[in-house]
Amino acid sequence: MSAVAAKPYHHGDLRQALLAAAEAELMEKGVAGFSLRACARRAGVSHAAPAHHFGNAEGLMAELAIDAFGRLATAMRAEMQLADPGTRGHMVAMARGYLRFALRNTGLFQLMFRLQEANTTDERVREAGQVAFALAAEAVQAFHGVPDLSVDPEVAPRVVGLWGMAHGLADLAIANQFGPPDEALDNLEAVLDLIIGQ
Amino acid sequence: MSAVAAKPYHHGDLRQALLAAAEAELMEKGVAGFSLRACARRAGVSHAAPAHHFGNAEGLMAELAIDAFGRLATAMRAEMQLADPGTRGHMVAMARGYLRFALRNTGLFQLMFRLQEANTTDERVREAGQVAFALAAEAVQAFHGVPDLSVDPEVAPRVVGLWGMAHGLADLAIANQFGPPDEALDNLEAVLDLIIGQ
DNA sequence: TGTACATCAGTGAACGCGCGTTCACTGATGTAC
DNA sequence: TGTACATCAGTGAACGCGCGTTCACTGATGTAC
Repeated sequence: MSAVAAKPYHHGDLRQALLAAAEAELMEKGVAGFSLRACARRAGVSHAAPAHHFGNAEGLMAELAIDAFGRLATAMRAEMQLADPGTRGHMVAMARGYLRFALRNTGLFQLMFRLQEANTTDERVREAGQVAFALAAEAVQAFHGVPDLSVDPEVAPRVVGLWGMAHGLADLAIANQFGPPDEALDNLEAVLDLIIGQ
Repeated sequence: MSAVAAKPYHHGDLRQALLAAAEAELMEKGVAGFSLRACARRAGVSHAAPAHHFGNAEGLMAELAIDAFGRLATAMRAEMQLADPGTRGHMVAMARGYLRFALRNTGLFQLMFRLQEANTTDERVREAGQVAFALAAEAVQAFHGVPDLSVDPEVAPRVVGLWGMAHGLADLAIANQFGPPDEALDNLEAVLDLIIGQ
């Protein structure tokens, strides 16, 4: 029994540590440079260890994406609560929350939609991905004073259009189309204000 | 001298053949599965051959992207010429051209913007990437009856917003957010009509 | 409270994969004289 | 028109890389009795 505990054989909460490591990797190296081995390395563990918690690489990415969609929703809600439902400002706030999350978590944001694109077999991932549409729908429905999408056939297209704009601005900013992404945010928020806020 | 010419040692136009092979690879396997060796294989040539024409993998991708941005512009122009400049329909046509190109060339479309994201050192790629903004600006300026972006500070943001929407709808469709991408196109064109066409 | 034992969560070596790039080479082309 | 020679555009072998996954293993934990 040494006075200072040596590095224990068991990690304690490797699952969480791996998710955190994966996110840090995405921040630093982007989604293109993502690898399971690098996540394990960062978490200070052998590269075979993750298999015990996530099965395979896709399993880790799936858990990360599911959690991230939840956090996207939280970020959007936080903005939306600053405005009155039913106003243009409420819709702007929704889009702003989306955009901010995307530009502050670019690697993670890209991972989320690349898993959607890959059409993962994990139904939980697909379900989690619907949250952005749902919140956009909430804001647009409130603005049109309508309880759901079935009342007015023009509402659903407007939800799609609004989501599309927020998403496109995010994706283009990440692709350096508006200057360095971190500097582009202010300008893009002004764009949202002008176009959605009228 | 045989009656039927044997496969010649020199290809004839390997450069073009490799670009075509690369595009076919993108169609079939998507941008994630893209590799220089696969392109050479498809063109029926050793995997070292491309180096003589493009230097390295990035060189091939750059040429492909530059050409593709040109074709995107052509596709957008073709739609725009069906409508009168200065009308909402003209702006809708611009966005429609963008969206169609993206959904009919998904792998290529993704490659184009991933090169922009990677901030390639090839200035020609960056320049080529400005063509979509330029055409969007053309349509929006005409609608506002303004000769350039400097006249009205609200015009540039509207260009950005319009491009963002077209781009976001494309990216989300590719990510399976509106059902199978090839089936989503009709619906998304209706969205453009409703939102931009008023 | 102790002990036996099942289960869990790590290790590290190994496998096979496809990749981009380099290199010495060779076959083909075209140009100077 | 013929010939010498430089240049060009291919080949195929080789290198080294990092990856995901599998496997037998071992250390640690916790539970049944």
